[in-house]
Amino acid sequence: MDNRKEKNNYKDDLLLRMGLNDNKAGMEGLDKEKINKIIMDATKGSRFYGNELKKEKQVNQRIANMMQQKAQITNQQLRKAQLEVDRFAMELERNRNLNNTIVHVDMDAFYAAVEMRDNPELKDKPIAVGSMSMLATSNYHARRFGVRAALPGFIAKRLCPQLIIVPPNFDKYRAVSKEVKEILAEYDPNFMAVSLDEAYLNITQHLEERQDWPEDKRRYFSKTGNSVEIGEPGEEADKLSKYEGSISPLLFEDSPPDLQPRGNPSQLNSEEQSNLQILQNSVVFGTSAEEVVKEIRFRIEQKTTLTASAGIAPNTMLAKVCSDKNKPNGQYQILPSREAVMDFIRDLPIRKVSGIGKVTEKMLMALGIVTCTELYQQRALLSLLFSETSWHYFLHIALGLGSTDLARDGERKSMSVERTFSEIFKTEEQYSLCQELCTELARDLQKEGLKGRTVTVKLKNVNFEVKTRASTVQSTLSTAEEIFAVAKELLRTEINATSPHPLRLRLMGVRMSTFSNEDDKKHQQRSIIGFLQAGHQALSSPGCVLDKTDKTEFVKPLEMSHKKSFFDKKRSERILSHQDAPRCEIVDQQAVQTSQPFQALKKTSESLETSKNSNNCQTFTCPVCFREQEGISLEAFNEHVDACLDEPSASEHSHSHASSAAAGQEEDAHRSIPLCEKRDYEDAEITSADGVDLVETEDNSSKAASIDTIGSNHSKEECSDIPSQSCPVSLANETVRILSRQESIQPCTDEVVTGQALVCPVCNLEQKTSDLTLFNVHVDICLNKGIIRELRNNEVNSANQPKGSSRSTDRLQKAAGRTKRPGLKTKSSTSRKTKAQGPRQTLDIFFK
DNA sequence: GCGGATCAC
DNA sequence: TATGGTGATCCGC
Repeated sequence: MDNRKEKNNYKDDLLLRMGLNDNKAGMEGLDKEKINKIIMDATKGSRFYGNELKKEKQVNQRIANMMQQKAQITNQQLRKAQLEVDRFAMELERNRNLNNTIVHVDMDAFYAAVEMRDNPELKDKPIAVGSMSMLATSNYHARRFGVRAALPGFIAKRLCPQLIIVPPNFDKYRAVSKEVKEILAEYDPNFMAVSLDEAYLNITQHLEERQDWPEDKRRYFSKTGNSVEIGEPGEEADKLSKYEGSISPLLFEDSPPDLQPRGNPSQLNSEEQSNLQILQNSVVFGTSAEEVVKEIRFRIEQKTTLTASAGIAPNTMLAKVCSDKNKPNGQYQILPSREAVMDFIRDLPIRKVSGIGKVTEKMLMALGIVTCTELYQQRALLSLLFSETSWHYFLHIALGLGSTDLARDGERKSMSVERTFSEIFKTEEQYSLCQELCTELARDLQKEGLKGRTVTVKLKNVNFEVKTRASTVQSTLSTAEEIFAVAKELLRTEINATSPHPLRLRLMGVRMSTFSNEDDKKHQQRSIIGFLQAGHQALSSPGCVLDKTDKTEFVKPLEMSHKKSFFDKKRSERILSHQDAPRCEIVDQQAVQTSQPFQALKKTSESLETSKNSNNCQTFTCPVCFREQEGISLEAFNEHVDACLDEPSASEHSHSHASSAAAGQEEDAHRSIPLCEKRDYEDAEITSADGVDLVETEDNSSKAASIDTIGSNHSKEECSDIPSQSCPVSLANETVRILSRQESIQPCTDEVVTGQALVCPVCNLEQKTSDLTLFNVHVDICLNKGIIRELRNNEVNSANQPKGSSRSTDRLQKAAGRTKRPGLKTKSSTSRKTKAQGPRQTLDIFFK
């Protein structure tokens, strides 16, 4: 939190053998080697460590790929790149802006400092805030033992047995943070808070105004008497010094002397001597930027009893680096001249720059780049090896450029909830956990009045392997039920994918994104209409991919079908509210693509529907494998369909999906199954990170191909084996029938009749809800899950292939071995550059 | 739009 | 015993 670099050092040192450990090992502390040994002993052999190794191998492979690319660059290419890059650099130089004074304020060891302040017992003791599992931060005393943020508490305890671990009190930190922000706002009402303990200010305007301020407006009074540690009364000049040295928690004994707050005017430079006057208990600050920042830090300490560090520079990038320079309780300024900036940049390790993380550092180091100077020297090469976004960013850093205006908080783009727990492998528990997370998320969303369309489920297995699965639906979601309806299916898919082995989870998360703006909100209920529209379109051009223009057509109300649907039945039972009936709107883009799969599903729908009422166990036809499923319950059938969709080959034993847990205790049996246990990291099959990746890729593509192949078989079967039912004529009937359903549900919008239920026209299963929005969500899921997959297959096989089919095409090609994996792409194989991934963070700030 | 990665705090 | 949670962005599909 308060220091990212600290956080990463332990891993850097241990796993990457890089990054200088700047831990000042004092007499009471441990030296670097001891620290590393203890950490390594504690971490070695763990699943966590195994995953770290695996990730490291992946990074190494990336680097190897990059080096291979580098080897193929010709001098001519390099010269050409040099010209292009330098042209861009000149442009940047021309626009260099040194007119702003940006300040980065960073509270020292914030959480730990708050805890120490509020509990005198903790003074002089090594403490950390967090838990046995994870530390958020530590005080400087503890840091001497190598106890840092992001270190697990139990390892920290081995480093420093006397360490006191305090659980976090975020409410308290928020309150303190608010106090600090009140001060900051006086210097820049538009300041940008990065977190509870960090903020950027643009004090340019304040500085201008301040030049005319009388001393009284720059005078502040020290609190006295409220702290026993102030010490004996001495001359006034010492008062501030002693005060400042004693009122705050002891963070660091050897703070840079030149930047310690001081009361002796003889030590000050001329400006400070003329401006900083200590009269009685007051202090007057000057009008320079440095004085302003001292004033800010002084006021923060007066108000909160906590110290802050700060950096002053012409842009945010530099200010951030500066604030780290004299931490804790210090400040540093880069004067606003190009020379001062370049002097500062010259030997600056790139890792110090916000946005250059562990991986980027390692990649650049492989190119011989450690400092900003080297970064500049290699600019042409970088432009050939990295994406434009990345090398532009690098060039900014190399020139000491950064953002000068502080971006206002934009609109939120996502919201999520996730939780780590001890292993959960029982599916029922996984579902109920998922539901809880959805409930929490819904609560948070509603607090901000947000509705979104994309639900992402995040899963981390006990080997720390992370997977995300997302689904975007047509309707906007906000309630727990709506979100869970989507999340549940995503989770189900993953559970089925690894079946019969259980998912052995250690973390689950749910995220919402694609938030709707006002315009979208009126389209919230169009999901089912889209589906129905698809039927209509199919009527006019069966088997064909529809042109986009068709989307603007409207469904005409059609007369009732003679067939008895759930909706028909309900219609007679219900008291329907006619207000705000959904209009026939734009066709659901996804559902409208082709009619073939629709036919395929339809047969099932009908058989399901007709058989549904009589008995629990019936004979169903699976729309995926087209085998008759005899004498099974709806639920079992549903599971079968899911299994077919997710893993076609598994359809025969789909009943085993339900059973789960106990079997999964043997671990080494299914290494290559996603999110299943992979205990043995040294296994020859997965010697390199790339190997791991390759296994997955092949797995996916062959799976995709299987689906596609099966899908295409469906199409054939439909036309040959399946009689009249699925032919266009019948389709027309079906369309009529479904359109009639639409008519019948039209009046049923937000008004719900409790205790009633709806039947999904896709899966034909009764939904345990009477909420139409929620019901629509379900329909979306069914559409996405069942139809769309088959649609893709159809696109590939269609002569009339639309643009959007690249995904399926790619998958087929991959399966056939015709496409190379991007990471392995050689230069000769492609005309376009394969860019190494670069930093993607904070670019917005830099380019603002 | 999806999924994996990277990064920050 | 035990290695976090939230949000953003980028890249290649």
